[in-house]
Amino acid sequence: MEDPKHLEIVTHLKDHLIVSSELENVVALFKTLGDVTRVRIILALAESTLSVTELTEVLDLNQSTVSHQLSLLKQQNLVKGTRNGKNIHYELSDRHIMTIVDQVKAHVSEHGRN
Amino acid sequence: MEDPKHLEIVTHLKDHLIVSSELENVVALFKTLGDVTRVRIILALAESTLSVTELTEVLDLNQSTVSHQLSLLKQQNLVKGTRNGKNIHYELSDRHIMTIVDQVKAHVSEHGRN
DNA sequence: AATACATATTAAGATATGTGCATATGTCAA
DNA sequence: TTGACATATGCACATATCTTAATATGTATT
Repeated sequence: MEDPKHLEIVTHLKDHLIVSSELENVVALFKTLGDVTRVRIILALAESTLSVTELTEVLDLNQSTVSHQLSLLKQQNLVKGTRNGKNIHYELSDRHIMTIVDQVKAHVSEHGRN
Repeated sequence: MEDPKHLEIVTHLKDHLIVSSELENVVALFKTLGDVTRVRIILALAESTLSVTELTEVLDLNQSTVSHQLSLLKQQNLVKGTRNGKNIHYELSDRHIMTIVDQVKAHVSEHGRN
């Protein structure tokens, strides 16, 4: 409290930091990206559109696991699938996501944890 | 498989998608940001440097909770604390984080979930 | 040294999450 | 319509995570 402005800032901070629904959405998106399987799926789809079976093979995962995680990724509008006969082609719904991932990559490498 | 290039891409994709330690670090960072309490702490610290007690009051949280989450945030180099007598002043260790948060905010609002 | 205040840590309980099995649903081809 | 393939879903289990209370540690003041 050496800075006289500090107390004032802190006093009013509580009112400004309302728990917005936006906060919930932001956190939900981060949470979705906070899983190795899901990020691997995203990175794979960043390379090429893939069906569930292809994802299963390429990432060496259970089909059920892939479907479950794709479902969560869809809920967050991170991927979208379009049916093509028996298969469903999944792709990133938005290139924006790769920007975010790259941003985080940059942060990680800046701190030399890899 | 209507595209002849597709099979080739998929075939070789498996080799390119190595589970790097970088992936683990990226995911760990996302996971850290995937919690309401931690993001609220980050948003508060984006406004002002704060002690643990101040964070506790401003965010209306248990002191123990704040300490626990600060500990996780420190592990990810998201915040740093410097002791000042009895208090420890916490601040964002890197403005970069706000860029990431803002980026995700943008993505979220683009998809009209708030 | 004793006390008070600030922060960290340990342990425990409640809840959430990821995975895989089994099965259901959807789609095409014969 | 039956069979084969592709994807989704319900369930159960194992594990991880978040929070809290209790306590320990660190720091300043007297």
